[in-house]
Amino acid sequence: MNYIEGMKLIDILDATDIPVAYRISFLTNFWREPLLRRMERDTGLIRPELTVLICLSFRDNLYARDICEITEQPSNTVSRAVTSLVGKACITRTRDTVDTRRQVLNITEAGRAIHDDLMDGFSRSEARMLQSLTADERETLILLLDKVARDVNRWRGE
Amino acid sequence: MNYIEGMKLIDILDATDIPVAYRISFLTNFWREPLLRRMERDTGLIRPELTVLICLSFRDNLYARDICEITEQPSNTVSRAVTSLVGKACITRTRDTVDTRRQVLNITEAGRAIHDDLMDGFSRSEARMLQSLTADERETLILLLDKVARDVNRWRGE
DNA sequence: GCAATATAGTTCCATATGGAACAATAAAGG
DNA sequence: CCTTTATTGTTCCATATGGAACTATATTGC
Repeated sequence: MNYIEGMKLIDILDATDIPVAYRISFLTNFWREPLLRRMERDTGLIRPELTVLICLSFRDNLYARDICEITEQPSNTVSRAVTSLVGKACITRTRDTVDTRRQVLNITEAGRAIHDDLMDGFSRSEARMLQSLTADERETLILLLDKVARDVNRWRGE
Repeated sequence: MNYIEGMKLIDILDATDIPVAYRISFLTNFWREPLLRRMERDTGLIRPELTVLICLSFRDNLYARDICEITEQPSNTVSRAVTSLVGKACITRTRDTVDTRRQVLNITEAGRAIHDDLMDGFSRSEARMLQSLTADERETLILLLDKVARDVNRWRGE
């Protein structure tokens, strides 16, 4: 019907001047975004809430400020997520006795269950996405991405 | 000062169950997002507008509907971007004579200049990000990401 | 100890963006 | 033809999210 029927974003992959960035953006747009949208729809959790859950699943007794620094998210975003997660009984928030500005955050059992469930789904989804790679290729991909990611302090910010 | 001072999102890289997705998200959050935010600040262009510009830099005479299909963005988002870009004289929009519902879109010289400029900046930024990889490693990374991206129709949607 | 400064967290506001309903037009079916 | 259905693009609305101002508390310098 349409004379450009064949064209897809895929076709730009070959021609772009930013091959890596374009592919990463592609996977973000077509894989991560739909997955997160489904999470939002199914669980009512939004992205910053997931971020906070992930941080607290790795570390106990964090302050909101810590999470801001770890994730480099603005403090209002983290604040909102924390308040919402407390309301959902996914985390606890208790005022610090020594510095009463601060509030100690911890994940609850319910919160961890939700977190683990989500991660499980993501993990299966990732496995599905990577099915066309061999185990070696997957390992190489992770290694290369790792190299770039760990170099963040050199390339970040200007 | 803070007893978790060392912890960063980086530390989760080792432990996560979704190693590829996590690294891709990491690069998206720490590289693409700041870059796009700077673009928004510097040029006044927003993301869907960039998307439309990219499509029209690759193909002439597209309809908004085509761009929706190519990018899988909702029609209202594309519609807004198109209207805005027309206002900025970056693209032209002329009603199709045979189907008056449709409007033929084309990039202008000014639009192409802006597009090329942006891509140039992105390209230099990507080069900087990938500096720690050898040429071979870069090639491998692109190849592997490509393999996954081109497999989109298998893993997409559930 | 007190004033000046820094920090934690919140609230206010502006905006980007997706979903759904809608208007205008075209295509299909009898 | 005329009705029914499909399609294009827009508008309306709800919400996610970042920037900046603000409050409360703590720290620093004198």
